[in-house]
Amino acid sequence: MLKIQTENFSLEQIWQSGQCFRMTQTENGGREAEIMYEIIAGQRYLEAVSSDKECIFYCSKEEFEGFWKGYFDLESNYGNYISQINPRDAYLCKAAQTGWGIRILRQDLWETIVSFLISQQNTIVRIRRCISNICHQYGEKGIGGQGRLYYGFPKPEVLAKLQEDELMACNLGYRSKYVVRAARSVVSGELDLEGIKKMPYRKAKEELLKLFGVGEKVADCVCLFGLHHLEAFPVDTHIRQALEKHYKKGFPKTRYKGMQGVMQQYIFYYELHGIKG
DNA sequence: GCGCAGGTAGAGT
DNA sequence: ACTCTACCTGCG
Repeated sequence: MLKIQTENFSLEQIWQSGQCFRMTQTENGGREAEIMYEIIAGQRYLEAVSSDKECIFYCSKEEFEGFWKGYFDLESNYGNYISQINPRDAYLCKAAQTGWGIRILRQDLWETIVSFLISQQNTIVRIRRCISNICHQYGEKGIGGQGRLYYGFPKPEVLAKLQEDELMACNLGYRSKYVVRAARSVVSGELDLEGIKKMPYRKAKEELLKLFGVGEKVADCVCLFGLHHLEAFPVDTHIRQALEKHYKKGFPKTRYKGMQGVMQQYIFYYELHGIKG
């Protein structure tokens, strides 16, 4: 096990920020102040317990250094991002202050594509359930820390074999065909995941937009959460409303060049979970 | 019962 | 280039 400083890292906020749908949150029996998390990334599994003071990762130092540290983007100093916020922008200051522990995770590209294909016209609760369903149905089994059984994320090869409407059984609704077709694109080589990882933001987004079911918003989410292009600024209904209310002249993307995605997450989180007056 | 939820494709001006 | 609508499904 391993202790993480929680002055600028919050699993709770990351969980609520809705960028990862494979974290589960549970109460910790008798201890009220502690919350347990299970995090599955690709085929990896992690248990963590967080309280006000600290966060404990139940993994070896090697696993932490080799994977989770990068996954949670713990090498980056988010204080640097926050310190660049225009002090006269009271709204963004408040949003960043509220989301002090958010990080842009470095999630698996394929997993992110599927997750955000499913996210459209959907609720976060239902997205979680959809992803859980397809993982239980088509993912590989693994054994976690204390012998806990878990399911990895289904590989493109597995999903590509399905009928286009077959994932409706996992409650994906009309998004079923989007996911199956995306899987086929990967298997056929039409969509080169490894190639996309090496591309700059613009080019990567352009490639992703070729997928059936991927539009501006989903492409930007994939760029931000699956490729760590921090200049991606996904605009959804919540962000649109916030922009209309607080940035009538448009969001100052130039000022936050190369880190607009981080600001987007602060705004998104604040709109959904912040206490607004 | 109706409208909406981290949108997008396709058809119509 | 824009605007309009259908779309699975579950929850208020």
